Amino acid sequence: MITITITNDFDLYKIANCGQCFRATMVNNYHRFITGQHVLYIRPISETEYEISCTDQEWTDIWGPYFDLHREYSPLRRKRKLHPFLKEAVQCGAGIRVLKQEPWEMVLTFIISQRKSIPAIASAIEMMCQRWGHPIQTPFEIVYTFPTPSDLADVTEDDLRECSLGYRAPYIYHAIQLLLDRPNFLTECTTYRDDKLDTHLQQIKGVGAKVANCIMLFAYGRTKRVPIDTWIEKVINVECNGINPFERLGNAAGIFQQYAFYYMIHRK
DNA sequence: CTCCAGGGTTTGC
DNA sequence: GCAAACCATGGA
Repeated sequence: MITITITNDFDLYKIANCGQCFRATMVNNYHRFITGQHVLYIRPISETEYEISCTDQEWTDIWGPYFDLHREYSPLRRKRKLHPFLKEAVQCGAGIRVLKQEPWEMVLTFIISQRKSIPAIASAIEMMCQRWGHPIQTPFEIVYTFPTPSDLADVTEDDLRECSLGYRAPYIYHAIQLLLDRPNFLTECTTYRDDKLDTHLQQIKGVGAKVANCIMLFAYGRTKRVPIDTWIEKVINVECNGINPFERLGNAAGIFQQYAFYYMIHRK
């Protein structure tokens, strides 16, 4: 274990529980995050100091980008002329970071997410990881990687249904076959403009406007994008009188969306 | 038992 | 083009 200093916005509970990642959890009083082949255990030891389980190198190369640490969030939070509801949301959600996660994981995760509760999403993903991912031995436990398209090459729709995927099983199956057929599908589009990337991603069955926006925001760093789910719908229609408060926010829109989502599911 | 969950696709007008 | 119907499953 080594110690690092983070002076940016950085609240591990909020990062792990704002509906953007579904495999983060607490283990032995550490927050645990997984990305690709990497597992991180991390806990705060002071206002700005954190104990981490990885090397300095891995922190810089993998986890810094993952936690979007190059970006300053506090100037965004102090942005003027915010809608009153967003001011409340920011106050509540300060410390959130929009993670940069694996595109393939985001594709499957948010196809699965449709009409499922957050615990149900996490449960289905964990079943897939334990069944088709690869084990990693850590000091505390065995963690399973998120299965790649190759890991899933021989999986049938019926196999998928056993992970509580229901009617989404054909969507997942199609996405697997698409990636096996076109392995570059999720890398060839990294330089596309937002609207073109949107169209590109919606070629995947089960990926519509909302899921495509989630993939763009959470995997490709497209922070102009605002996924509109049932909660953000309520923000617009109930809290903001039908006027979308995010559209005016440019590159910060997606980040404010995340503050709003966290506020909606945590208040009361 | 009923209702709903970070929606998308298909169908009917 | 648009709204409604339909989709599996788990949890409250």
